[in-house]
Formats: sequence, C-alpha cells, structure tokens
Amino acid sequence: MNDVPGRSPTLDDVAAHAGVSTATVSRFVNNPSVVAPATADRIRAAIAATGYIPNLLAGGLASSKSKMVAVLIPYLTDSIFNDTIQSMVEELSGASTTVMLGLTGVSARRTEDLIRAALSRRVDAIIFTGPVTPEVEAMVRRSPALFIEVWDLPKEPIGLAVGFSHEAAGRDVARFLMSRGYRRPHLVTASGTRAQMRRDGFFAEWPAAEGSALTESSVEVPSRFGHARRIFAEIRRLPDMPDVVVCGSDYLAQGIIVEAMAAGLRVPEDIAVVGFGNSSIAGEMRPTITSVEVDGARIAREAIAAIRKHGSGEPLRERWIDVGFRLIARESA
Amino acid sequence: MNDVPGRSPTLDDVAAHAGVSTATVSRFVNNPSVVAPATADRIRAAIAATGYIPNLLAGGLASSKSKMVAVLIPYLTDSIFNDTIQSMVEELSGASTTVMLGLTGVSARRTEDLIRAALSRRVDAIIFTGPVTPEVEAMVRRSPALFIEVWDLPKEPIGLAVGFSHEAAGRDVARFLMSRGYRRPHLVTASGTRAQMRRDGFFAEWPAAEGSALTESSVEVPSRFGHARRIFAEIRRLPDMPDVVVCGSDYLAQGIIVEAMAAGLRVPEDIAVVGFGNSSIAGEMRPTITSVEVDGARIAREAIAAIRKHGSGEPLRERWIDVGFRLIARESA
DNA sequence: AGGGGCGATGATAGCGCTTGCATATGCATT
DNA sequence: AATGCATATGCAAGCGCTATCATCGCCCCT
Repeated sequence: MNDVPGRSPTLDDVAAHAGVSTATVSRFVNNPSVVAPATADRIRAAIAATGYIPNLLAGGLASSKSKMVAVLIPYLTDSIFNDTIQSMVEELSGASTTVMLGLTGVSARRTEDLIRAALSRRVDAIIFTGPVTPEVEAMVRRSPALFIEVWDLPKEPIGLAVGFSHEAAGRDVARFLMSRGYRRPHLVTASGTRAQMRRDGFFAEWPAAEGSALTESSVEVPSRFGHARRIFAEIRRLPDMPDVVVCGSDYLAQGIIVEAMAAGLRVPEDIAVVGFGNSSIAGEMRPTITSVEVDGARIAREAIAAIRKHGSGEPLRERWIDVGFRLIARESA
Repeated sequence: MNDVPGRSPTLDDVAAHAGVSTATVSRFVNNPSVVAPATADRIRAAIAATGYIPNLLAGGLASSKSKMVAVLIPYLTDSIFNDTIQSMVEELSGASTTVMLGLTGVSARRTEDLIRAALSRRVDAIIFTGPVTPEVEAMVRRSPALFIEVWDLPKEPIGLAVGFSHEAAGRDVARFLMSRGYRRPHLVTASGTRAQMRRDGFFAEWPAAEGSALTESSVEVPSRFGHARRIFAEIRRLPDMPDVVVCGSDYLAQGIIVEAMAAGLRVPEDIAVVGFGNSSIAGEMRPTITSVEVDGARIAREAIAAIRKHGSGEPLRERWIDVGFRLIARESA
C-alpha cells in the first residue's frame, strides 16, 4: 500500500505519482477547486495510492499559520466549563483546527508555561479563562495570536472578550430571591475572581431590610459537589438557618440538596438552593435546580467566528461580546 | 523590549545577540548543560533581551518529533474518563509535551478525521479509547506514532494497551453482590463495547440459582446522571423490584439514588446501587457509592512512561499493561 | 487575425529550526 | 615535546511544505 516503506510519503511523492508539480498538489490539498477536475482526479488517486498524509508542521512553518488553537482552562473535573469546552472542541474540530488543551489550575507559573507552549506552536488563537498576569499579557501582546478571554468581560481585554457580567448575574439572583420572598440567603463563594464578582453583585443588590440577613462561606475553586458536606455543616451551625443557599455551581448546589435531604430537610420548603451555570444536571436533579444559564455553545461559536475572521486578515471590530445570561427558575428555589 | 518589532525573534536573532552560532543556541534551548556555562549565560541574556520564543513547528519539522500527543476520547461532559484525562493532561504538560484533545463521540468518521489530524501534526503518540476501525488501524500502523489504547485490554492491541479487564470487573461485582446476599440485580448497560464486556462478565458469573433473577436495561453512552429518571421508571414497572441496581458510571448511580430517595425508598435498604469508576462523587454522595476503582492517574503515568521510552528509541517490551481495578464497598450496596 | 485576459500549472526561494561533520581548544598521558 | 581524547562550537544541508512569480494555452472580443 505504501509506495516507499521506509519513510512516510511527501508531497513530492504524490506529485511524481500524479505527474504534476508539488505546487499543484499543495493547491489541491488546500483548496481542491482551484485545480482542473481531471488533474484533481489524478491527484486524488495518487494520494490514495501513496497513503499521503500532509505534514502540518511543514505547512504551518511555511505559511506561518498553524490551524491550531489553545484552550486554557483551570480544571476539567466537575468544572462548570465542561459544556463550553465540549462545544468548543467540537466546533473547532469541525473547522479542521486542532485543539491544544491546557489545564492551568490556579498556578500563575503554570499558566505562563502553557501560554509559552502555545506560542511556541504558533497557535492562531488562545482561548483563555482566568486571571491574566502581567507576564502573560506581555508575551501575548507581542505575538500575532488572537487572545480571547471567555466567560467574563474584563474592562481592558487584551484581545477579545466573550462572556457576560458576573456582577449583573449576582444582582439578578439577589433580585429574584427577594421577589420570591427569601430573606436569609447564605452565599457560598469560591475563591476565584469571577465568583467574587457575582458575590459582590449580590451584596450590592441585597437590601439591608428589616428581618433580612446575609451570611456566607467560601470554598476553594472549583465549586465542587464534594464541598457540600463541610458547607452544609457550617450552615447548620449558624444561629439562624438561612432560607436559601446560593452556590457557585450546580454541582455544589446538587451536593447541598443531597445533604439537606439526608438531614431530613425538604428542598425548597425548609431550605432553598440556587446553582450556577445551568449544567445538564440542573434540569435533571430532584428537585430540579434553579440556576443561571450561560450559553456555553454560543461563547464557543462567537470565539471561533472571531478566530476565523482574524485568520482571514479582517481586523476585529469589537472588543467585547456580551452573550448575557438567563436565570432559570426551577423547583429548588 | 522586542529588538525587531515587525516579526518575532528567531534563533538567528538570539545567536547574533549572543555572539554565537545558531547551532549553539539551539543546543542550549534543547539541553542547556551541553554548552559552556559562560556561553549559557550570554545566551540566556540574549533570549531575555530579544523575547525569543522557540518555534516548535520548525523544530518539529527539522527533528521529526513534535513533542505533542493526541488524546482522543468520546466525551468530556459527565465522562467517566474525566479524572484520567485530568491527570493525563497534567502529566503531559509537566513533561513539556503538548496535548491535542479530540472528541470522537461515537462516530467512526469523526474518529478517522481526528486520527488523520493527529498524524498530520506528526504527534509522537496517540492515546485513544474506543473501538478501532480497520481504516484507523491502517493509518496508524504505517505511522511512526505510538498508539496507546487505554481503559481496556484488547486481545490484539495495535501498539500498547493500558487498562484492565472489564469482563473481570463485571465478574467481581457479581461475586460481591452475591456475597452480600443480593438476589435480584438489575443491570444498566451503556451501548459502548467496554460496558458490554462488564455486563457479559456479570452475566457469566451470576448463578441461575433459585430465587435469583437478573433484569437489565440499556442507555446510550455515556452513562449519565440524566438517564436515571427513565431507568428508574423502568425499574418501578418491573413485576418484581430488583434489590440492587448496577450502573455503568457513578453519575448514573448517583441519579438512581436521587430518584429512589425522591420516591421515598431508602438506599441501600429498599434498593441498593453500585456505580463504576470511583469518581470523586462516589465517596461524597449520601449514601456513599459502592464502586469499582480504576486508577486513572496510573493509566496516565504508564502511558506517558511508554511514550517517553518510545521517544528515546527504546522498543516497547510489553503490549499490555494491566493496571487492575478494585471494588470499593461503601454505603450504597 | 491579433491582442487581451484568464485559468491552470510549474519553478523555486524561503519558513526557522536540528544535526552530522569538521574544527578548535585545553588538558592529561606517554 | 608529541600524542590522544574530551569538550565546546561553527558550518551548512536539509526537514516538507507554501506562495510568489512566470509561463503557457485557450477562448473571446473587436
């Protein structure tokens, strides 16, 4: 099957086999419609006969575009981004771009290493979520790669930001709970910046009205199911039980519900719960979980549309794309 | 900061700046210890001054090794592999290899495309899980990339297999449940091959003893939390209630527990539940979930050790690495 | 019939790095 | 002093593509 067993076939092999120049084969590979139909057929046959697989390292070097984008997120496990990543990877693969995945954790050092690695591969874009250190900013600014911050809308994005206002989301949740008559919310906030912003929004909106009280506790990022035991224990020790627990993720919300039920409480009658992210489980849990929906797929699409534009030389017109969010009231609150 | 603003600095720029040849800089970058300390210092300074970032496309082309490995899995969301992937990506990044992530879904077509894409990047290895079609096998066999099938131990691995016997795992669960006195198990099997193997193992082991009955239902892969409603409804319609539900993932097990509790049943007294994979939630759920632990981190380590060996020219001695599994009895069964 | 334009193809100079080979230097050995 | 052998560095030929420019027919228009 393989004409030259020792080494993998190259463009030259295909060209020789098809009786055309390498340039023509290259053109065919990148855009079949520019070669004459008859030639195309011969090349196609030659490719099949030789078992040719393009070498994108060489291609990328020559064209200085890698058709590769880096996706850098903090965690994979139980992560609120999972749905977004899933769509992102699907969309990108569909557009025949390779996804380089990096897990930054909370370490700035690691983030830097990953950015450097991405830049080393001359990625077309870096999709990033998390705090940007000055070092990272410096590296990224002088590179031609498009830098896309997702899930948030920083005041001064380096490249493009695709996300929503966490502060506004926090406010919305506060208003919703007030309107439902809750008076004693307990916030569980993860140490990450975005969660803090939602918390601040909530606090800003919550009225210091009579009979209303606001308590809180914190967890390490990410807001996981497993944190629920400790948090619930903390809540029970509070002098006055809160009437609703506001969580940083649906997983944590799920955990709180499980704990509450194990303690013999009813949700939402005895204690209500609000999640965040509208993960698939939110609608599947019993009771179903009131949550804030973020359109992860849309974030993915917008990011990729921007990458495509940027790739074809078009300058980006906007610096922020606000995809908004939507509070979905379900059974848990 | 950047000496030549228009284009990103190359090895030549650094070499000129440090007053050495490009070869020396290249050697320094790849293995600092081979250049004289004084030279090393000058080069280090030159790199800092120019803001040089190596171009791995060029490097890979020249050395025909990309320091990149492809990780191809079916899903990300709620996936039983999440922990494995997490460790895999961490380990790989630590070894300064880039991870190319591909989501195959259940489509053979897509799998092929992803394998082709990986091969196009001249990845050093492909870490794969899922069924291997003849087309994929053909492509992979003629490439120098190491092909590692994880999570399973196929009879004839193409390259290396790192996993465990699903059939044995199924048998173990069966024996465990018998010993605990369960008599009416209900199996929930996902349509994937590995889940089928566990099921077959379970069936082979389960005795057709008197008073014992075996029922089953099936779900699409992956075995998700969300399937629980339908499955539980199915179970309730059974003429005789099973005494234990055996699930293909801890997420599904979690879902069954939630459904059972919502229906007013006690777990495990009224109905017991067994999960699979020992995801973090297994030990955190209430009740904690009896599950089969698979050492995902070990799979990751073994795979990466093999890649490193393969990279340094050593031939692989073994074709299978059995990491085993361990049934962890907890509260749910 | 001549010229212009266009579509299809070929020739070829890099893209930025690695690496085998050659060279140079220093030091221990005879 | 002559020899040998590490060790440190330079030279230069590619790695397999892409993209620019040039060439060649061929058809259409005047």
